[in-house]
Amino acid sequence: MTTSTATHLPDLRTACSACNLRELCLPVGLSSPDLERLDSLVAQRRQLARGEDLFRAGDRFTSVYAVRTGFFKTGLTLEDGREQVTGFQMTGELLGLDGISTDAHTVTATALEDSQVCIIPFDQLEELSRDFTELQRQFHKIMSREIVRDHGVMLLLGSMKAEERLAAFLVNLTQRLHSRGYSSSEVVLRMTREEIGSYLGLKLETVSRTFSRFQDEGLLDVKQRQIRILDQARLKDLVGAATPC
Amino acid sequence: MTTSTATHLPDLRTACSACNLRELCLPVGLSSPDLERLDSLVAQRRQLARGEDLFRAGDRFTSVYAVRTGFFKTGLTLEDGREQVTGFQMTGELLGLDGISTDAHTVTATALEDSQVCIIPFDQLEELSRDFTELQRQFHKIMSREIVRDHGVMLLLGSMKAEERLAAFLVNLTQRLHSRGYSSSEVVLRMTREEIGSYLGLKLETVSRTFSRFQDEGLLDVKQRQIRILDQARLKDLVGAATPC
DNA sequence: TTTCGCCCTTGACCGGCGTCAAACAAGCAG
DNA sequence: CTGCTTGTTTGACGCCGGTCAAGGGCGAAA
Repeated sequence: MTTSTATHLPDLRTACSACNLRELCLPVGLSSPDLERLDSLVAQRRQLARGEDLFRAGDRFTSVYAVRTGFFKTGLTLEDGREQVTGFQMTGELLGLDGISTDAHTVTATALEDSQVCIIPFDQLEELSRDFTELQRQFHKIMSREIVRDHGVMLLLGSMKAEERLAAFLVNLTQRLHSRGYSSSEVVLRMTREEIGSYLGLKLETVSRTFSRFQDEGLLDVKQRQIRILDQARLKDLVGAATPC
Repeated sequence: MTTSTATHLPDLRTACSACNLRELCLPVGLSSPDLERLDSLVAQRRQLARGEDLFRAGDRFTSVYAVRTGFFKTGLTLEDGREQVTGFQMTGELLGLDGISTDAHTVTATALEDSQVCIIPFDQLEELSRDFTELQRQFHKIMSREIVRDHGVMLLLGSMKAEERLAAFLVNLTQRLHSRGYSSSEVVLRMTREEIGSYLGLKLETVSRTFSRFQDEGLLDVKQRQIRILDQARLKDLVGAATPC
């Protein structure tokens, strides 16, 4: 969630083998000789300013993207103007997997802060994963993980109520931040109440009210987008009943 | 949606190359020499009685499954007993992709009628797809399609109201049946109102009431699980506004 | 055939969340 | 500093869909 300090030049790149995200990103589990083969794949970066789209629904699909720095949302706009946010992506997470199915992106990916992504040309990824078992396996796991994540969201939208949804959202967010070395009790939200609401199937007023209620109950300290979690245990309890067994 | 008439014996099998589902299933787009290589992969079948589980959440993942005949639901049960249905699968569709990510299934797949599946051992699928570009590409498309489908469900759950959800559900169901050669105006539902509700994020009473309202308005003819669509255009209009643009 | 159990329908009531509206906070341009 | 824009908070009110309850249909089993 830091602001990118990277350059625009594609040749001033850090190789996967030297990237500090390699434990979170596509290279997970690859041994170092293999890692160097990955380096040839990720030959380009792209810098995005806050608010800029990485790709839009309908764009031709050519590459998947790994978030190097920054924060993204994906979502789609309906004919009548409604927006549905399908996910928030942070450092080390992959964007664009939805495009494989029809060679066209089905969602729009927007940077919520100044960000940088690694561009991974998809046919090269497929080629490399053909004679590189570990990479193939890892890529399949990442796609599968996305499917499992989506099921989690379906669960959230289908059978949780407002408080549970927001609690689940916060717990998920802080867990992901924690595994990236950030505090798990302090978050600066990169998205608006409306975007949170769209993701959670709630209106922005409901999100705001629920934040306020959590604050009144001593669960959180909310100052605009500065969230401090005061009672992690009770927050997790709120989600608890809605956990798969 | 026909009842299976197949045998229990695994060696009385139809090869992919001779299967009438090859235009819907994993073999899509494969040329005939390639198709024969697939035959070696799909060496086993499994017959399931109505109500039987193909796999359960927590089971070790070894294979994906192609529905040959019958109809399935996938879903998970929460600690407090609530159930969330994540999808309904029919002929030619793949089951089990969620298991790749952690080598364990995360949902339970249950046959809603007597069914038969082709068992596709996953490491063999990965191996074959390594020196078989078309299969690799096709498999990736199938996984990606599942992600896109899930986004559609998120859209449905996140920003549609009861009538729109049920209409979207019916339109989707009949489209898939139509592409399999069945009537697109006549459906026999294989699932209960409760299962539909769980999938759509509604209570069974709401599903029932909405069916009745559609009937009153002349959209449908509903006799228990026998659904006849009387006004396809108006049904699609109900979903219309909630279509991505 | 009768009975049992499951599923579906329908009604009455109510509560959580959406809607509408107003005021406030924060960031930014001029 | 001033005024604008965008995002957030809070209140009042209403409705959609959840909850509780009763009754009916249909298939399976005896």
